[in-house]
Amino acid sequence: MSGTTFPRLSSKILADDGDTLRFCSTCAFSQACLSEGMDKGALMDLHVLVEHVGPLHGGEHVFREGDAFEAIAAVRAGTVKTYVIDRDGHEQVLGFHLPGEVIGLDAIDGDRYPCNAVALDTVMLCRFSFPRISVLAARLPGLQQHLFRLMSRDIGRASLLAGDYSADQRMAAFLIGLSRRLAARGFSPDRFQLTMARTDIANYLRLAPETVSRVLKRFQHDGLIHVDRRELELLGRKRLEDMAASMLRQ
Amino acid sequence: MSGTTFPRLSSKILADDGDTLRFCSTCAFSQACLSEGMDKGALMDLHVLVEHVGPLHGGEHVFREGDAFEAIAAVRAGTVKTYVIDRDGHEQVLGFHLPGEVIGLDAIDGDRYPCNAVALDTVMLCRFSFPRISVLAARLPGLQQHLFRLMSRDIGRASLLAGDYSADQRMAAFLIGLSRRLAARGFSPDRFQLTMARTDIANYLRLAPETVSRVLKRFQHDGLIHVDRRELELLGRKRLEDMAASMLRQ
DNA sequence: CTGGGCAGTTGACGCACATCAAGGCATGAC
DNA sequence: GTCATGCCTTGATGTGCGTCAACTGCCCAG
Repeated sequence: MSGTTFPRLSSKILADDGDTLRFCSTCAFSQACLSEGMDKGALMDLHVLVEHVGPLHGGEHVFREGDAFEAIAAVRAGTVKTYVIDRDGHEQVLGFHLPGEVIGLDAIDGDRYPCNAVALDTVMLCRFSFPRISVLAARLPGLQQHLFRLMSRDIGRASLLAGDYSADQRMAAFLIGLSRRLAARGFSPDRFQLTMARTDIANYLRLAPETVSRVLKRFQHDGLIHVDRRELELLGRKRLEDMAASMLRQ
Repeated sequence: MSGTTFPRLSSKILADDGDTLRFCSTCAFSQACLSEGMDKGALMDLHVLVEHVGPLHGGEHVFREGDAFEAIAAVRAGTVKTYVIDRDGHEQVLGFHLPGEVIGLDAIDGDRYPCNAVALDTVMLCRFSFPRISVLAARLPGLQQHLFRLMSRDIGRASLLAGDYSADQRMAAFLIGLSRRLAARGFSPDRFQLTMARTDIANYLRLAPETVSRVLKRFQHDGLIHVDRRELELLGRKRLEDMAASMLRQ
């Protein structure tokens, strides 16, 4: 998955191929716009406000906490990690963002980014000026609705991690969640790379790195997965899903 | 605080008092609209789509998980608890919503409410048809922006609870958080009622009820608070804020 | 090849908090 | 009043996972 681009969709920029217009088809936004039957004028507007960024290499920041907020961004390729540093200097990982997912939505309230975003591998982005996309959203009901839905989804997602779940449940939910998100974007659901370090996973799941290590080892021993370094294969999807069920809600 | 209404603002419905129009002034929306210099026509539109609900009494539900989503709601008086029941039958409290706060934003993505909302005491609400408020938001940039901000804020808030904090930090953050939110709405920041049961607090903070009891007792012993039944007084705000600092971020 | 450095692993140990069990004290029915 | 009920508190005990410390193995420089 490292640095690969979106597998199923082409990524022409504002190309007219007969009946339908395509616009940066790897971005989540474009899909909403297309389904809305956007006219050429509107597409030109969207073209003006988008900015393709990258490639960013592992360790490079997309934005940092405190930076002035003026754009949200859709990940086109690679993985972006968002995190904060608390006043004791401890890092807290907020999330991992895969191709097709949007970062920066938590910055709209307040004029600065509330967290850091860093590339874990080679990352490509689409940046959308937020003031401009707001104006456009007022003209395009489908786009407005899409933005509302994106944000609504993130509200729910954040609560999931907050529950008091066991280390096993957390790890299972993490793996199944990754798998589903990758599958939704055309990657293999059963074999994928962990683009993040063990410490990042641990930090995200609020576990110690040692615990992550031990749980993965036990999962492998029980035939649920096969791990080698950062290569991961899901062998017992059903059992993992059962374990994760109460955390993933449904 | 039980069942009391918003203290500082009147709650006239669409009354013209000279220069400025008032519309359901206890709702968060109206404040955005007023500051936007909304014209009378727009106010009439907003009037049409709002519905005043209540009083609901403690234990009555505003909505239940799985109900068809068609409206968000602003709390006007009382406290609303949102929660889910996981597949093991365990309740998980997602939040407590005070006057001026909006519930239902997590339901926009998907056409059903993803959680339950129940009144903890006597509750008054303003319901806003979401399809209609979306249409209106397209005409009123200030309203659209306000909705974006409300949702953005909730995204950030949910991540706070997810950190791995001690029972003391959690409790301190809970008390300081409550105090600030009440203060922002004109209630006393140093003396207020805990409208929720200990088990609800425990559940929200992912602690056992016994732990909540013990922490509160110790806080009282250390002169940080005074608790009697559900009456609470903050005595050592500074020290509590220090304790909560890394959790409240800033 | 050799060595340094970092990510990951493994084991021994301790602690913060959950769990279990019992008891206190309001409130409301009658 | 008496009793029941639900909420809360208190104490005794257990345990999941964090912490500490040491080790392993991969990777890259030279």
